[in-house]
Amino acid sequence: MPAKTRTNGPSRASTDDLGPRRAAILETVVTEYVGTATPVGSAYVARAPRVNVSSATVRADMVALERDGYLVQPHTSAGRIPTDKGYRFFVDHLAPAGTLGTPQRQRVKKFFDRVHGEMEDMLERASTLLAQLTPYAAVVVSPSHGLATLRSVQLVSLTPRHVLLVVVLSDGAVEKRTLELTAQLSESELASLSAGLCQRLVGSDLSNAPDLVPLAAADNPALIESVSRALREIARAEQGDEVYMGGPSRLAESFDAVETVRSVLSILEQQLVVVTLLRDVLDRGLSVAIGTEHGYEPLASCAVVVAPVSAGDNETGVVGLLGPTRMNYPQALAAAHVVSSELSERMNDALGRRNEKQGSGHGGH
Amino acid sequence: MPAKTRTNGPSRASTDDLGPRRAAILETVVTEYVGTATPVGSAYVARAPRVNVSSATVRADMVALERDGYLVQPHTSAGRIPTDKGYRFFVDHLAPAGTLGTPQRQRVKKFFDRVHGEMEDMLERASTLLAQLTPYAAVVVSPSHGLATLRSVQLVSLTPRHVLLVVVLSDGAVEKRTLELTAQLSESELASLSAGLCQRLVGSDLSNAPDLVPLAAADNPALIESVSRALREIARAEQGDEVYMGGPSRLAESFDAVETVRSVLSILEQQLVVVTLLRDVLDRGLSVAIGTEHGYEPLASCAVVVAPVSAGDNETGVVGLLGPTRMNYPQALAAAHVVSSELSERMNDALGRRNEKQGSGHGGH
DNA sequence: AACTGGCAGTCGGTAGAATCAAGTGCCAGA
DNA sequence: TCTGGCACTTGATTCTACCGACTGCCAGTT
Repeated sequence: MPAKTRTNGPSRASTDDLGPRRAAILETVVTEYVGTATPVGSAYVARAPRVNVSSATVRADMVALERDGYLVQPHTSAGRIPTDKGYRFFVDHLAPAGTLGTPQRQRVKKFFDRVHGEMEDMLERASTLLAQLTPYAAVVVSPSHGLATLRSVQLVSLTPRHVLLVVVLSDGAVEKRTLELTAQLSESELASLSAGLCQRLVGSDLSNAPDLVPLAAADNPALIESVSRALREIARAEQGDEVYMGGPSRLAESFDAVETVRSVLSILEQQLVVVTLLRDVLDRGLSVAIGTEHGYEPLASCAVVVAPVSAGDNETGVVGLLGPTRMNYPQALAAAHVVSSELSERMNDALGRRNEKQGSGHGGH
Repeated sequence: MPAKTRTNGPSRASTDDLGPRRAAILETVVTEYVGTATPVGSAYVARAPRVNVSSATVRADMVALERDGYLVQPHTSAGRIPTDKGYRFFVDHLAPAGTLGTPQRQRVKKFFDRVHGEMEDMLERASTLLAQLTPYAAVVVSPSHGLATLRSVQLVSLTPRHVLLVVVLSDGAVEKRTLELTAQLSESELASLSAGLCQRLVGSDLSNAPDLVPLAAADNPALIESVSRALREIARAEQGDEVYMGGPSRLAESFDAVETVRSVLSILEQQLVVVTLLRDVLDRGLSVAIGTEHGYEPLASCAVVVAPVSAGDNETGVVGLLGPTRMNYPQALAAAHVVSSELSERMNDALGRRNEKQGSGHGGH
């Protein structure tokens, strides 16, 4: 029973404006090309169960698909390969609901059953996990601490001439700065100073706290000044996101030109670029950016899959996968989504609980 | 009947037992091959100023050098390339005192003039610097905190059900663990507990401190127990070295087989392996390990250059460079040494001062 | 004895021709 | 509208011949 032409009704909602057969042809080309990296010919496509026509008909459709920009031939008399537009149509309309294989699913489960320890550690290891789930490079960007408030400010003497400023934020992040002393300070002086700072600063927002400091009560304006400076610096640093990279070596599997590998790797080393790119894609509401869609020239031969990690409040992190445009999108999407949602969950019940269901005591908003 | 041509006088102390001319030939072959990656022929060597003989004579010496294992021919009628043994002789006896080019020298100076902030940050950025000074991948391993004592132990409330344990070590390192509470705890209870822990633990060695804890004075044995467990965990974690990697993409320049690139990169991702390797090389008193010398099969086509970073006490860190055996050893050695000694210096006067010259006030130790 | 110039010989690399195979576009016919 | 058939295009592959870069050897020179 052939799933005939358009007259037969919308046999797939996914066909949009290509017609069901051309969509099926495109799908076949994409999946095959992703698997083999070899241009796909009409004969192979005709053999596919979903396409029940002869190779000649497939050829006719292929010229149409090529005319419309979904496919290209590397050269006359080779098979077709998808264009960026072709991949785009595939992910938008054809990609099967991504399901991870069961072994991989188990791996994820095992991983998240066993995670323990601090968030940084979890993110770091999650990036490795993600790279193992797919043959692509994985990136995990931690949520920024935008709305965090100060939970503790402490001065610890290190040497007679150095003290360490240790700051704890409400989301569990800890920052430190070494401060140099001009004059010696006794332990008790330090302790009272520490306590004073704590009392004054705890609970306030990191970003505007520093302004309050300079009006010092006690004895050591120089130290107060450097604490203030350090706090400002920390506030700035905490804006910046931490980046964890997993399995960049996987990229060497995807590209065969060593020059491409090198250039992509060197881009990955510039963390700022990567973060900006991922955030940008996410902000545009996409979960996939293919080829030039992300607008970053040097990565035109790459595709990016992203998924948000939401940590209770509205500041979100990102998990991303970077591979060639010839990427297994269903697999990548599935992996990214599983990891991102698991991460979100862990992060929420690690410390976000107060904002959510529980709402114990503190009303606020 | 080997031709002991030493009659010519010991024109170079560096010739050891090869004779001055053969040494010069080997040197020429190494430097040329490192630069061009192309087998070096007798004609080229004969043209070198240090070798004042005809190409025929060079050829004769080359057969000897090949017989003794310093050179090989990729195939008959190609030029020669050095063996690992050849490189070894080169670095042991022939390598010119490594001098960085002045632009690079300035870069180092600028870098270390401007460093600020915490040690982790400095090491991280130093690894990038090192990778920029050479075309090889750089690795920086931080000194382990073996002898550090506790300087501060603090509990900070995070949510009604979570507290954060923050530990400061005498070398400025800060560690944290999130602890889950079974029963709620007031701020003041926390504060007194915190103070109690501090008083009991500060000054003691991290590694044997945990045993002391369980005998709790106050009210919350469960919490005390989890603090104790966390401290043990931290003690374990602090043994492990942190690794910073710079410019792994540089490796893609060195090897032309993409498969080699991939395998080397994937090894670099296993930080433990890398650290072990570097530490091992350093422990054997070497500063260079070529090819199979380091005994790690998968990196047989690579060479490693290491230099110690000594941080006051006897626990040392490592800086290392990883490249192909066809490596510019003088350059790599110079770069590694400059960076390692600069790092040592910074780390010493950042906090090691008390052990060294100054010894201010506090006698004892 | 140590070195040199000359020369025959050995291979790898490259250019060109011939062949192969994959795959297309088109067309006449169902 | 689809299909089978067919001529055609074109990148890969193989083969051959050839060139060039070396070497190893040897007879001659210093």
